[in-house]
Amino acid sequence: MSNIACGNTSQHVEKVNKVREQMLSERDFLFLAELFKALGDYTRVKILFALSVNELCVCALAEVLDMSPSAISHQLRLLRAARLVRYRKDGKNVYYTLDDGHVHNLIVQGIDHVREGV
Amino acid sequence: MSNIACGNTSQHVEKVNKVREQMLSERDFLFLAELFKALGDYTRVKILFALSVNELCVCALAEVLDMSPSAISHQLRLLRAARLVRYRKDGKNVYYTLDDGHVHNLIVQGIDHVREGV
DNA sequence: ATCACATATGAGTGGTTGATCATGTGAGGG
DNA sequence: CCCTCACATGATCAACCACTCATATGTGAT
Repeated sequence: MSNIACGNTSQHVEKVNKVREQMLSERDFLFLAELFKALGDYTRVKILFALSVNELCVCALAEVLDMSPSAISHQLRLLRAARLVRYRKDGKNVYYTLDDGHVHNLIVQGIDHVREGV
Repeated sequence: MSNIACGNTSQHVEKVNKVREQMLSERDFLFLAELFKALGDYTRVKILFALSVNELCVCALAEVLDMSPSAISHQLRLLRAARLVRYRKDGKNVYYTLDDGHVHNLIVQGIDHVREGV
């Protein structure tokens, strides 16, 4: 298991084992990373914030962000895959909303952190 | 400006303007994206979770994650830049902790979201 | 001083990603 | 029907990223 550790004092080993026990599964960490990765992009975070204000169709999002509908659509695809948004079709339009309250909370919490920075 | 919108109904324009008014500054969105980007990596989210359990030195993190100290150090550099961790030097070792409660809250909230996913 | 160890960092590299462009699909209107 | 509009998607490409390897710094023990 490659236990070449710094010092290898008993205190060190104890701490490492304590932390190891509490670690989540690989699967959980992967999902967690995917979630934050989906949030971790200038365009996508703007999309999500916009959707937290109001349900919007693709072209409205394109207008708000001043980007091409294609670029927006590509990002929405990722956000759908990460289950961060839902959509509803109405005629030619597709309206997107946030998937649930958690997403909004994450964004709000993120804003708090950013605002607090120094 | 490029106002070639879908339909251009008054309702559409109204919604777009309403959302536009509420949008944050470019700077805020950039910081927000940077924050989530820092969280959005398998290795880094594991590091942060481990630190939420206990203060740890670099080599202890390397052990817990079963990765090279160099790789860990590189990621810690990013986490420091994103103000997600603090460090304290003690002799040859450098001990890292989470920067504040917000980070832990974000992770917990993320876990909630992941666990709830259908 | 010298050496080992803990950590940091620069260069290099394969893999990932976010935009553009071109094209496809499908609903409505004339 | 055909055409337009809203949206989705595949291909492409430059930019970015996370690791490895080699090297640097700085501390403590001998």
